[in-house]
Amino acid sequence: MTNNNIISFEHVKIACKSCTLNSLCLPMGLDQGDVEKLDAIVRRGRPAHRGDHLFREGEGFRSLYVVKTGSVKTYIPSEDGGEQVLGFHLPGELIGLDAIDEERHHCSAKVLETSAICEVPFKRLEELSLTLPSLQHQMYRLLSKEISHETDMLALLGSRNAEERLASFLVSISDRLLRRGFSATDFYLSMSRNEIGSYLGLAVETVSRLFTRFHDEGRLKVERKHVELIDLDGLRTIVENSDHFVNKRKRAT
Amino acid sequence: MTNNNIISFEHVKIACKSCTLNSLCLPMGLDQGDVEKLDAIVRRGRPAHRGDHLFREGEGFRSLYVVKTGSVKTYIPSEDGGEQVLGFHLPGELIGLDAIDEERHHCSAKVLETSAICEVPFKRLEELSLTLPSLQHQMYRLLSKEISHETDMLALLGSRNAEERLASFLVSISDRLLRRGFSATDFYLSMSRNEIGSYLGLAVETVSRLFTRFHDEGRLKVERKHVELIDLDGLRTIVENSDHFVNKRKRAT
DNA sequence: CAATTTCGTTGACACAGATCAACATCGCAA
DNA sequence: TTGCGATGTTGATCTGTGTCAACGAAATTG
Repeated sequence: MTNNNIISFEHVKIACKSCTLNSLCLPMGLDQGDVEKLDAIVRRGRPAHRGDHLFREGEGFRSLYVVKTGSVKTYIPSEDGGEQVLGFHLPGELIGLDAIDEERHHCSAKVLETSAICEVPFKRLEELSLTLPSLQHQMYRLLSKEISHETDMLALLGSRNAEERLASFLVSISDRLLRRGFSATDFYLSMSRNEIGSYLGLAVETVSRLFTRFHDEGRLKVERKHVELIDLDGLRTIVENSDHFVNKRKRAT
Repeated sequence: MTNNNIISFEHVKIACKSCTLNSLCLPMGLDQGDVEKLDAIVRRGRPAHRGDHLFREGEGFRSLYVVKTGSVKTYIPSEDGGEQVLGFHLPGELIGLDAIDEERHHCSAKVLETSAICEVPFKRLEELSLTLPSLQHQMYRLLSKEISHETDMLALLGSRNAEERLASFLVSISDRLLRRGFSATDFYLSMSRNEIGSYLGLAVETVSRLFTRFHDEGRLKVERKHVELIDLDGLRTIVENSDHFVNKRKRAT
């Protein structure tokens, strides 16, 4: 307890076993002793800052990363500086799973705000998961969950209009923040309108107009990054009632 | 060798170790003895027919499925008979990976043409993968590959126009058929225009018009399900040269 | 085999959302 | 403090693709 910086820095380096995220993250389902074995291979670095990269497209794959605090985006850059945003990652979420197959990163990961990140060397995680059945199981679950989540996004991009996309985005952020112990209705978005638009397959202007529309309809209050959801149920209704998939049939086949 | 039906039926029941797909499928990287252990848990059923379901949305998860011959689509049904197609699955591809996490299927899987399907009970596969490091590794790789593939689809749906989407679809089918030893330029599509449209986030009419346009431009010959790619390189160019991601920046940040 | 349904194609038209443009505001640097 | 690029908002306009409609051909049914 020499000074505040050191105290807060130590706080960031908290071990898995006392991390509040351990029910969302890799340690889920592991008993005390096993968590310690996992702890032994996890690297906890200095806080990362806005704009830092965890990895870039094309780099060799060595580690998975877990957001402990803050947020990260993954995206595919194009030569001319454009980019396609693939996802936003909140505390407890694993990043880099798509690189296991070819041992090469297919996208870049950039920190959106000051964040604490855990690095998990994959080779060692893989070895450990051979000896810890519940860790292997959790790995399968986390990989599967990622597939599920992307599947949901495919359905979103394949068959929903702009309003439904933004509503779905807000509800998703809200749900994920709530699970992590934050407010479900009052939060700061760490990503720009541009990034939201890219993620949702919409132009920036459309995103901006929709925020304004939702505001005018009394569904939320928004002032730049700060969002306060007033009618979360209404937003959920927009998401759920949108059953107008493109290809309807007279009868099920 | 009593009659032809029995011969061909036995042919379908070929073991993993002599299956031509084993370099794409679960056995990849396993040595002879390990493949036999895997063989012991794989179930090979009667041929499945067009319209058969491997599983339906909401059902409990027990097994993964692998296409041995033929093709399968996965999709999310909606009450009114509409559907969002999530993917088309060719020989060697695993189906059902999204269900591991919650032990429940989030989508339905329907056979598109007479197909041979291997069923792999997941519990037993998981147990086996604890004792066979290369099988565990292959599982991680296959799950990761699925994530990569869906990531590519997200980028496609998020930032490409109709022409690029159909070109990308045709190139993808072509590549995958080639890897499996089929012609890369001459094939039958087992899915309808409707299903292609749903998969690509386009209306049926748009898909139809694009086939006609590609035909008129001399890129391919098409007659209903039968497609002959004449200018595969041209189609690849359409896919690769489309760097007009929605959100461009003056400089990278 | 005719009857019926499904599927694919084509044309006319409409509209959601992209694009272009102008401007306000923010945040950072000097 | 001023300047300036990045970001966000709003309005006007354009356009790619969806929607609606009609029709022929193929597949399915009885």
